[in-house]
Amino acid sequence: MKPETSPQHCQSHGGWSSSEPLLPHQEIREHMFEKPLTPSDVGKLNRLVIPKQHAEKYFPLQGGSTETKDQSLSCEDEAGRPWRFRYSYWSSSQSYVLTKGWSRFVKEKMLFPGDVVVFERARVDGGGYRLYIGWRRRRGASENLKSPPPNLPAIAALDGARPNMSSGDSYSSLTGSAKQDCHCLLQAGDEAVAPARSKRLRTLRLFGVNLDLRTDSGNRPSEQFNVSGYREYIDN
Amino acid sequence: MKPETSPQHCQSHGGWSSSEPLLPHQEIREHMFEKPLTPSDVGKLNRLVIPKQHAEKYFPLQGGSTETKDQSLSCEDEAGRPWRFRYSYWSSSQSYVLTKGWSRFVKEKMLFPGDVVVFERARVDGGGYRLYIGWRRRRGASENLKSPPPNLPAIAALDGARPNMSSGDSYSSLTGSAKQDCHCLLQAGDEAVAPARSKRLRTLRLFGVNLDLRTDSGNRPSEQFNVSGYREYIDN
DNA sequence: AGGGGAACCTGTTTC
DNA sequence: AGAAACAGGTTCCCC
Repeated sequence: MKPETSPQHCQSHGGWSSSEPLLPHQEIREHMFEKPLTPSDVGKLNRLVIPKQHAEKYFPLQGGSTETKDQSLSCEDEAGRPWRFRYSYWSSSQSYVLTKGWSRFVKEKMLFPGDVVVFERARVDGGGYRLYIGWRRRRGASENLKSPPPNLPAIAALDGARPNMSSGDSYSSLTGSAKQDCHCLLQAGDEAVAPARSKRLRTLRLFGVNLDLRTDSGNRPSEQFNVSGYREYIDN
Repeated sequence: MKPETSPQHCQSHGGWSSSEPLLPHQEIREHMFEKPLTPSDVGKLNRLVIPKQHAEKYFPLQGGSTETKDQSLSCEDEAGRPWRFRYSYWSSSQSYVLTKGWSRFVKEKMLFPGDVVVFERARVDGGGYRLYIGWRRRRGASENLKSPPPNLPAIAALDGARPNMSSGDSYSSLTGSAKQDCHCLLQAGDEAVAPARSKRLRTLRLFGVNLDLRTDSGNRPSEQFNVSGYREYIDN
C-alpha cells in the first residue's frame, strides 16, 4: 500500500474516500479536477483561482464571452453541507476565481498551502449536475495535527536578534483554530533596523521569514515579533 | 548659459527641445507642468502622483466629485508614440494618480528618482487638446550615462554577509540600458539562508534592501547579489 | 469609522 | 521569443 498515492479515508479531514462500496442507488461521482492550494488561495486575498482549462471545461460562465456576469457555484462538502461561492471571471487578470464564500471554506476546513481542493460532480435528474467540493491534506501532512507547521527557514539566521524560540506549543487542538506562530524576543536596539510601516505594525521580511513587530497598547518591557513562514491563524 | 535650467536637446534622452525652429503649421505646445519623480513614482507602486493643483487645473475628472469614475489619459511621447494611462483619484490618499500604463513608461524610458516628467498640450480642431508626455534627466545626471546611481541604503547593515562592494563599474553606456547594481561577494554558506524562489533568482529583502541572488547559467566561482534600494534595470 | 471583501493590476513563469 | 496564465499584490467600496 502506498498511502501517499492512494486516496485516504479522511473522516476527520473531509476528503472523500473512493474505496467506499458503491451502494445501490448511490450516485456516481465524476472527478472533475483538483487544485493544490497556493499561499494566495488560502491567504488574505480571499479568492481561489480556478485554473482556466478547468474553469472553461466545467464551470462555463453563462452568457458566453460578452456577458461576464458573476454567477454562483453551489457545492456540497463531504458532510452534505452546502457551500455557495461567488464565481467570477476577472478580465484584469484573465482568470476565473471563487470569491465570496471561499474564505469561510478555507477557515472552516483550516486549509493551508499545499492542501488540495477537489471538485466532483454527479448527474441529477433533469440533466444537470450536483457539485461537490472536498479537500485533502498536502503530502506529508501529519494525520494528528489539524495542520502541520510549515517548514520555516533556519532560524539560525536570526542570531543577530537573539531569538528565544518556543514552537510546537502553539498548536492547539482545543480551540478549533490553528496557530503557526513562533516568538522571538528582541533587544530594544535591534528593531531600529526595521523600516517603519505604521505606528502599530512594522513588517520586516528577513531570510524569507515575515517579522511582524507589534507594539501592543500599553508599555511592554519587550516588543514581540511574529515569525511566520506564510500564514498565521489567530483565534477569534 | 545654465544648462541645468534650460531645456536640453535630448535626442537620446527623449525630452523635447523648445529651441527647435517653429515650422509653419506646426502646432503650438503649451507647457502644463513638470514633476520631479519620487522614488515611489518610479518604484514598485506603479503609479505617478499628479500634484493636486496641476491635476485639478489640467486634468479635471469627468463627473465632478460624485462620479469618481476612472478615466484614461492618452498622451504622445517625443517620438509620437501613444501612451495611455489610467487616471484616477484615490480618496484614501486624496491624490490624483496615473496607474495602469505608468510602469511601462517608467521602464521604457528608464526613469529614475529625480528625473523629471513633463506634460504639454496642444490645441486641436474641435476645441480639445492633444496631450504630450516627456521627460528629462535629473539635475547633475551625467550626459554620458543613462542614469547615475541612486543613493543606496547604508550597506553597513550587511556586515553579516561580508560585502565586497564594487560600484561604478557596472554602469554601461554601450548597451543602451542602465544598471543600478552593486556587487557583494558572499561566502558560500551565507546564501544558504536565502529561501529559494526559483532556480535562477532568489530575493532577500534585508533592512529595506532588495537582494536578488542570481545564479547565472554556468558555474561561477561566486554568486552575485543585486543590491537595490528600489528598482533595478537589467539588460535584455 | 474600521475591517472584510470585490475588483483591479503586474511581474514572473511557463509553454 | 511572444503570449498566456496566474501568484501575489493593491486599492477602495460597502456594510
